[in-house]
Amino acid sequence: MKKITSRQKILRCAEVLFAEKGYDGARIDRIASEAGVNKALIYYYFKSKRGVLEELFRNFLHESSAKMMAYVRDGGLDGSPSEEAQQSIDEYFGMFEKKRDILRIMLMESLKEGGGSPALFNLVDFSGVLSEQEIEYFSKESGMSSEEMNQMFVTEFFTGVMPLLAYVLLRKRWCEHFKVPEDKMKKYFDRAMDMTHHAHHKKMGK
Amino acid sequence: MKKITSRQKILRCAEVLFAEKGYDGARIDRIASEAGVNKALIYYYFKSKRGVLEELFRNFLHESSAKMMAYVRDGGLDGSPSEEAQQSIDEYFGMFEKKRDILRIMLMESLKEGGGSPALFNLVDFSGVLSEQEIEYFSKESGMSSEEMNQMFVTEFFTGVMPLLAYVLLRKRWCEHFKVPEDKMKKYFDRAMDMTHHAHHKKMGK
Amino acid sequence: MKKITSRQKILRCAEVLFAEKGYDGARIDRIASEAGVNKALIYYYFKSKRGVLEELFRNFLHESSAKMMAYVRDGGLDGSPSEEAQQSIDEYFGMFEKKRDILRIMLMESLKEGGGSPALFNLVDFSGVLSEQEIEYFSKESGMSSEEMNQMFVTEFFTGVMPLLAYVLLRKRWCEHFKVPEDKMKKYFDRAMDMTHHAHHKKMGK
Amino acid sequence: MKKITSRQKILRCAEVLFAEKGYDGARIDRIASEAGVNKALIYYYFKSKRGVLEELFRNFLHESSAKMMAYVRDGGLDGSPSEEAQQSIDEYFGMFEKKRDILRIMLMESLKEGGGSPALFNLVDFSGVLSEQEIEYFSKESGMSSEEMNQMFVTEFFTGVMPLLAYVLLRKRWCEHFKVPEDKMKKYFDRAMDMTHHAHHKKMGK
DNA sequence: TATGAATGAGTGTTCATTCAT
DNA sequence: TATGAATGAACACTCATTCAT
Repeated sequence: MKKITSRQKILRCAEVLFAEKGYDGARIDRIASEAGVNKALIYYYFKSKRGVLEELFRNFLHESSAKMMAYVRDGGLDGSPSEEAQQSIDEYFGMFEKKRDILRIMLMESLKEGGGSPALFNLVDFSGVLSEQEIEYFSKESGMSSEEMNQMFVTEFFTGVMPLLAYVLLRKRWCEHFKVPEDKMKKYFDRAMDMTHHAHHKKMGK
Repeated sequence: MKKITSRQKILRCAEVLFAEKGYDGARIDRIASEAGVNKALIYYYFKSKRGVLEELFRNFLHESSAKMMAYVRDGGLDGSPSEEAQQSIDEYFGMFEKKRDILRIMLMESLKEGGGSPALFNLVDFSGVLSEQEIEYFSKESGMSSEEMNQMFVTEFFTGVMPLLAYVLLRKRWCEHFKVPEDKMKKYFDRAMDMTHHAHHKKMGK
Repeated sequence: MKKITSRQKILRCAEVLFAEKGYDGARIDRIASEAGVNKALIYYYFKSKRGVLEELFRNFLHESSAKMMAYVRDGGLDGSPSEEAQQSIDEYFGMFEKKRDILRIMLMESLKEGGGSPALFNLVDFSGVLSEQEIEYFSKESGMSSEEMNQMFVTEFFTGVMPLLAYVLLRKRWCEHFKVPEDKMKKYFDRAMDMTHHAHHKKMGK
Repeated sequence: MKKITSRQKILRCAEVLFAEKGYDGARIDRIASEAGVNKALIYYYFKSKRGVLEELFRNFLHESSAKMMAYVRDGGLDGSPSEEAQQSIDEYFGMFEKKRDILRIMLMESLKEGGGSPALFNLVDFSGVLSEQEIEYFSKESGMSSEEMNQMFVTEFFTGVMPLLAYVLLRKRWCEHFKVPEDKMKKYFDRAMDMTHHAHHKKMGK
């Protein structure tokens, strides 16, 4: 029933093409024709190719930070997570599947040595999301020192988020390369995480 | 004393620029001027832009697979690793630092949805490195089923290699973003790995 | 009290922008946003970009030819000019200051080698303004042959109008370049005209 | 015998087209095809469209300032000019005919309100051409105060150079508009200058 | 009278690649 | 082994103009 606007079509096609070829490898002409709109319309809505990318990032971070905020507010970080918190975190990680394309683009762009601080970091950093008071409140509540918080960020990002991201982004090609069916692959990966990252969490929980 | 040939200069500069801007974002002109050689010379040595990339990958995989082979042959995978095996694996992971630029490029290229099987997978896959006989010999020796080997590959790649890769490639920007000194960051990361991936290995070793 | 219509705002902004960047250098988008109206409205009032220019020229020539006509009719060209004629000519040249922007545009367009007869010539040409009878009457009255009239046109245009035009259009930048205050510059220019063009007129007047 | 290089062909065609349509109105595509070279070659030699224009200006000012310098050094400005000085000034003004196209472009660009100090002023300004010592020497020799020199510049530029420039640039269209043959037109213009600017010079010479 | 959305045809510019020497 | 000149095809982006409302 809802009419899909040209603007939305452009964003959707850009997302797909940036994910497929990388930002530099994707062509505006292609995005336009794929979206079935005139090339100039892209420049009417977004000011430049980069502008499209930034809008894509902006939209994603809006959504993802809302989800992360919900998790934190549901008490996801203090001691044993409540049921709501569990649901929040599930939604959060569910996003990794649903928003695979943008995550792919974000990771690719983050890997370039040139640019500014990668948008990717926002996946674990709630300092840009919560207010200072909230952070202070949270760190008091959980009784974590600054050191401990830094350690937590690093552990979550590098041994939790990154493996999951890699799995989501490379799974398909892994299965083709090693001739493993996708369901088996999922089992392997889940076990791998259980034995490493999740094992650590359980230990801490006790 | 060793004369650095134009060919080597081109490869070195290409490596740096591909890492900085990504393959598509890097320009042949720039590589040439950075290397102090004529643009056409690049086409004399390598047949195309992609040719340069492939040479870079080829060289890296040559070296890395040699290191991995050494590890396997030193018995790195059977039971408790010997001292030689330990040294081999250290050298192997040392490469992650030294060859950061190429790994960066490989990861970026691997993330594109379009292309063929990512060169990146070769980091854990010795099926391209060892002969069939050798693999069979090894799998018999270690008593691993095909399932177990697949599980091992997945675990090593996603919870061992990927975090390390991410750490090596994003560390600098992480430190800037979160205002953490590099040495502290190293401590956090080592602990994170100890608590997750390495903890798992120790458990298995017993 | 007088309401400035959108139409007038468009014309005024077009005038300023054409003067600033030249006709080709100015952009319809810019004119619209500067005038605070929708781009399409420009096409509603004037049929095209050129249409705006032509309206601007039309308006100017209307006014300027009226002034020139008044001068001629007040007897400005026969022998010693009356007081009314003097006032007419003062008003005429006063226009050079007030309508600087359009004159600038007209001169720029006139300089292109491609186009038709420059609107600029109308500044001295009353053949487009007076009827044939009037011209004949005037030329009889003043006793000038066709040759003499041509000579007069040339003299007036190239040594009277053009220097004044140049002064009006380049004065500001001349003062900046040569670091001369504007009032001094005016003195220099007035003297220059007195010593050359006006000296000639006085001699003829006697 | 001399081979006309692609570079020269580009410059020549750019000159013609800029003069015909104005800088903004001229198209790089057209320049390339007119010059019989590939469009990209223009960017190989000059970095941009503007770069072509600037090269054109640079070359002209080089030549014109050399001529003006010769005139001044031959004593063209002190008292009654020598024969060499006369020849120098003839060459200088001869340039107005030969280099009409560039002068046309320079004037058009100078008329835009936006840009920096018009290159056009260099036609009378030798402060960019002679060294400070030379200027001081000259001003002492000729016994002119700074005021007098400023007056001279203004007089020369606005009542000498500008009319000549206008004549050279508008003559053709004037003749068409007023239906005057070119040779008659020349006579009219020469007389106009004799009666105004040159009359002033003769008076001063005495 | 006014506008937001849309477009065709270009516009300057870039790029990987080739060629003659 | 090395280079300056040259190119075709594309590239991101722009612009005057139109259309539906």
